[in-house]
Amino acid sequence: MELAEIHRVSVADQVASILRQRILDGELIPGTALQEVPMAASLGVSRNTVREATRILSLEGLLKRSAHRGVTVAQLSLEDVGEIYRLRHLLEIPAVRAARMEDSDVLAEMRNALEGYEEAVEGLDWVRAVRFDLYFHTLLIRFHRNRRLESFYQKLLGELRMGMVLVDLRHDNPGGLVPVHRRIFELLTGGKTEECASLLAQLLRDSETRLTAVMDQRIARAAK
Amino acid sequence: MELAEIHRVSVADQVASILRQRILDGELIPGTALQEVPMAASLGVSRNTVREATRILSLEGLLKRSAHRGVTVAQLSLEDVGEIYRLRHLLEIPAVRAARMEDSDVLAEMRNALEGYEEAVEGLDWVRAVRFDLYFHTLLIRFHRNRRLESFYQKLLGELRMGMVLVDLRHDNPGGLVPVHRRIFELLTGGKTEECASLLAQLLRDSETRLTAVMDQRIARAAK
DNA sequence: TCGGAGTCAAGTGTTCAACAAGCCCCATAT
DNA sequence: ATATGGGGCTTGTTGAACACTTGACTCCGA
Repeated sequence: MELAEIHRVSVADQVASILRQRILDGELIPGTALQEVPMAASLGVSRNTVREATRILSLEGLLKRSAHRGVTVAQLSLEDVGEIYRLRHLLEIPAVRAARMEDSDVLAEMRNALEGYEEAVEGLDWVRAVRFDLYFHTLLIRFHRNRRLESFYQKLLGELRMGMVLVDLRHDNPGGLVPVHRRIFELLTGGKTEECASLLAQLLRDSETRLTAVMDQRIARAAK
Repeated sequence: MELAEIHRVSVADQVASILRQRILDGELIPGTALQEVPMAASLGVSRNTVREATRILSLEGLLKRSAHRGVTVAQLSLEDVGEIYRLRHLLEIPAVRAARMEDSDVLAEMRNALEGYEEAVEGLDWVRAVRFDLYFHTLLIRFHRNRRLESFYQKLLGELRMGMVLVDLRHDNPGGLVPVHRRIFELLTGGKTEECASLLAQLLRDSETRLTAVMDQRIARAAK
């Protein structure tokens, strides 16, 4: 028997992962200020290590650093959301067009994502649902077979997910999107790429509209 | 009189910039090992600061870190080059299609880049020529009006530029590409976007072929 | 001669403590 | 109420120390 894995990940990377997860799961709300000393103490690592971790996350766009003012959890503006959605169109639509028969591995993974999505929605686990939703889209990008693009895309969806945790999911839940995703998956396996592309485009438009509306509302409430 | 600028840039960022420039200008060739202590000493900063800088550059893809083995200047493989060129197609072609009349600011900047390119070629300053060449393409991306995309693209071209410094520019100089770039610019200002797109596609194909050939040759020579 | 085990120096990973520098808040004066 | 000027708190950076890996080197036996 062999050791499961060698934990050769640096502490700084581990700290970054922990913070990343807390941010993406909505545990740390955008705008929250993070102080180095308390964090280092609570995580049991040194200040320097925390600094390295925040450096990583700020380059990923999840944290925002201002000199001598500390780091805060990044906050998406409406412009940011628009920018990200334009990129999603630019990248996802050509992705489904690039889908081929040889991509059965990706399709299999998509089926898993879809099932996880459905289960999460049934279990009312919205955080998990969002995660599977976005994972599904990451898999679309995989049709490009391009690691750089995929990691860029994950960064984008990470930023977006951070914005989505603001949505009050009890009233505006994402469960309604399950059938659309299933349909997209079916069109993809059926080779109907054009039809799939247009359905996907519509999904993206709707999704942007919905998120923008929520954010608008929240901004208005905050300005009150 | 006012102070030129407020140096509100952290030391780590400055170190990162210095290293970035050295790498992109070919001063540090791919594969070179960088040791923390000597670097810190020669730059007059602490080891921690150097570490932050290398962390930044490794996230940009310019340096490669392996645990306990130090950092080296990243080396592009043929797969990497192929990956990057597929992204260039994916992003640059839609960019010229997205070009509008309102983008006169970008066009003006492109004219500057073109002139800088021509001057550099005339002056036989190949490093500068490559820089202006790639800057021209960055400006194409600007038609998307998307900051995230632009910074991603600059990262990509940075990696590519690192591969291009290997090319022996005395025998395989990029001066021949000036007319093509000029033509692309003219087609763009003339609003002939489709013609421009196909010319650009061809430029990208040729450019990839050329770089791949040089790298192949170099790999073969290294294996000898 | 070859190969493997043990040894060791060099370099990275991480921590800790200290100080410098900038920002924010608040008390004070006009 | 608006400036002004501390003063405390937090970040930025340094330097030194120690733990842990790695890779090379040596030594020994087959």
